[in-house]
Amino acid sequence: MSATIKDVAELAGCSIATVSRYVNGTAPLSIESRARIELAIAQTGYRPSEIGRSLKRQATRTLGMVVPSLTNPVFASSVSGFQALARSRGFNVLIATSDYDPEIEAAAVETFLGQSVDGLALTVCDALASPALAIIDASRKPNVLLYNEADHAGRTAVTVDNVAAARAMTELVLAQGHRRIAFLAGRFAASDRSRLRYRGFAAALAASGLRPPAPVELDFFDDAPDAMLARLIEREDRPTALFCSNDMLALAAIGALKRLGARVPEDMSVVGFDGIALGQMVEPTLASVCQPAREMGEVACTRLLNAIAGDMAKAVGCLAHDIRPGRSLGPVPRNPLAISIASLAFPSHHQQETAR
Amino acid sequence: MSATIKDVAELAGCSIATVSRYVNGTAPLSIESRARIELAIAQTGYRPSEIGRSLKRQATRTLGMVVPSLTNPVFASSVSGFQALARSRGFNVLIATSDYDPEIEAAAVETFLGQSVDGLALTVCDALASPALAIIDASRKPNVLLYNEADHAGRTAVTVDNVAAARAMTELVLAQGHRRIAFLAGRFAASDRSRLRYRGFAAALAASGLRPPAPVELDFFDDAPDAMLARLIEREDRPTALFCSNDMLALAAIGALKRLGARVPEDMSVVGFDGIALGQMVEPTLASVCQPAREMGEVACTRLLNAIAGDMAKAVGCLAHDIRPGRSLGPVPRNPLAISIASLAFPSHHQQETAR
DNA sequence: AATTTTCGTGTAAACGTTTACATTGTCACG
DNA sequence: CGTGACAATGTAAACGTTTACACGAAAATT
Repeated sequence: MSATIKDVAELAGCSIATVSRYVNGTAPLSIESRARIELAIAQTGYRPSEIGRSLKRQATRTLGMVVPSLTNPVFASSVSGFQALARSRGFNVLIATSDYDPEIEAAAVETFLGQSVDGLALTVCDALASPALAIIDASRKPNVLLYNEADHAGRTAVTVDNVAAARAMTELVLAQGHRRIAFLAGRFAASDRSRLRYRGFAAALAASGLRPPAPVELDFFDDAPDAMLARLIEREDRPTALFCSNDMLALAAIGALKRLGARVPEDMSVVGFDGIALGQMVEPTLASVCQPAREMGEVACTRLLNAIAGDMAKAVGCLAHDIRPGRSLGPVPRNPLAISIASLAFPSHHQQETAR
Repeated sequence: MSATIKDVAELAGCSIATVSRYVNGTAPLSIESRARIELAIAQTGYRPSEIGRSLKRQATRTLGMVVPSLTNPVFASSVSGFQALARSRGFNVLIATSDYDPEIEAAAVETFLGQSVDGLALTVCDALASPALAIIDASRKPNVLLYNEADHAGRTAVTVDNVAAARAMTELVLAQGHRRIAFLAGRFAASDRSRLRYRGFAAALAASGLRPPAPVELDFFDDAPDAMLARLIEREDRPTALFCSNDMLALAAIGALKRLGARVPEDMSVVGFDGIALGQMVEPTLASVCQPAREMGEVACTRLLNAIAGDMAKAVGCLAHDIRPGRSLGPVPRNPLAISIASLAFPSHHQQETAR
């Protein structure tokens, strides 16, 4: 179909070795050869086949990346950063989304290994029990974890200290006088980050002499949040603040609360984790633990490329997070929240009157 | 490094052809051979090299995708849909982001062609003047446009009718009594979608006997929106509604307006385009033209795979859009907007008192 | 019993590169 | 003028597959 090096050589009247040398600049060529080859390439529209090269070189200059989802900006940003850096170093990136399913993670890794990627970056559900990681380890491919914390020394990971960050954020909430704080998790079972953050949350509460409540699992993107939050706030001992294990969840929660007639932060404070850009655009602005998502992707890529280059120095240590204040976190309300009961009986997607 | 078919054949005591036949199930094998090969594969951890296969088959089962950015959910969603469908059909996806730069688009296409992708899906800046498309056309690779409208028959494109959709949305704004409506574009020069939407916008205004104002270009994600919007609303003949050429821009605009002390929609209505999920989570909910982003990615993938399979039927026609009402669009305000001048002099990221 | 079919397997050629090695010629140096 | 160095190029062997062709043996058909 497309022209090969052989076609070019034939047209230029030389051997394919000469063409190869021209293309790669690996040997001096005579002026005439050079000119004839240039012409032949132009005429044929020849483009070297990376697959032929890969076969010969035993390296593809391609990296694989597995993330839970692309629609969560925190992952999209890191992919974007990873990708940009890889490209600047001449590497391509294959991307797979796992939808928080360890089986799909493993399948994606299998595929990538079949594609002979030179290295892999992954955000897995659970770094402590991951079939995907087992496969990678068996294959000895260079790899780096992103957002997950390393399960053992010797594994490279790029992440913030989830426990410490969640603890610090929780302390900020406590400092506002809140004593009943709920922990909302997207898919607690399917995310070790959620669990680590819960640990930090629980530690902060315990340090203040409070008994940490069990995490509330909440699948967003269906209308479950409304029903779930309704149940949460109709109780007499309702929380006055919500710690959401990520920002998307926090935004969904805020939306649901508003539909239920609760004001944020006057009736209920909400904080998140991730620090996605949209958190700063909405009103109230979202208090959150900011992770440098794009930079994390870049760092992951850098470390992966180092590992591929044979640099055995496993860079270790967490990246710095940043507690970002926002209007969604306010002081604990003095008066009990009066809920618009109608909205609980008939959850609606339209805005309710604000409770007074 | 990793085991090859030759290693397996040696260990199993047969020829590589037999192993290949076992792996692909392309011929009946004796029980004994089968058993010995299975064992050998298990022992070596053999995994067929897709690159060897690709070379032989002259097909990679890999698709390339070029999008402006991954951090805009509308693209992330379509990539996600595209990707999922591709995977279900046994295809991998290489992704490149162009950051709205036609040169990068072209470079990405070059790279993908070098990688021998079987087909390409692209969202380009300007389908009417795209070096990337020129390269693809010269290469005769199957391809499909996503979000761009086709520049000529014979090119496959998956998009909504931007002009009609923008016009319908504008009519909705007009129906609320607005007469001074500004058109905000992200990077007008770098997006043919913006320009098409502007045409629809202008057509609706003209049909109502109004002279459409020139589009206002606005680079979001720096603090320019505040300054720009400040200039826009401090004028005596300030608009009462903003038509934003996409939702991210609309959200940024709403955030800026709030910081400037203007209420949405009481003082200023804002509508967007894309229908990203976040628009429904924020308060006020964002009125927008909803494009089925994920589905569009899936459709693009389907059509691309059809084209690769040699199905010449160029599916034609736009996908249906959906005008989604939202609280951000309200009736035209009766009273002139009183702006908090302090906020104009010292743009701040903190919430201002709401103007009365 | 002779012929044909089917089964199971091997041989070797391709696919598009890179590169070690070989070959030729030219030039410089002694 | 012989010797070596170097420049420019060609030859051919890999890299890991798939697959057309070939072949012997066994089974099925005449």
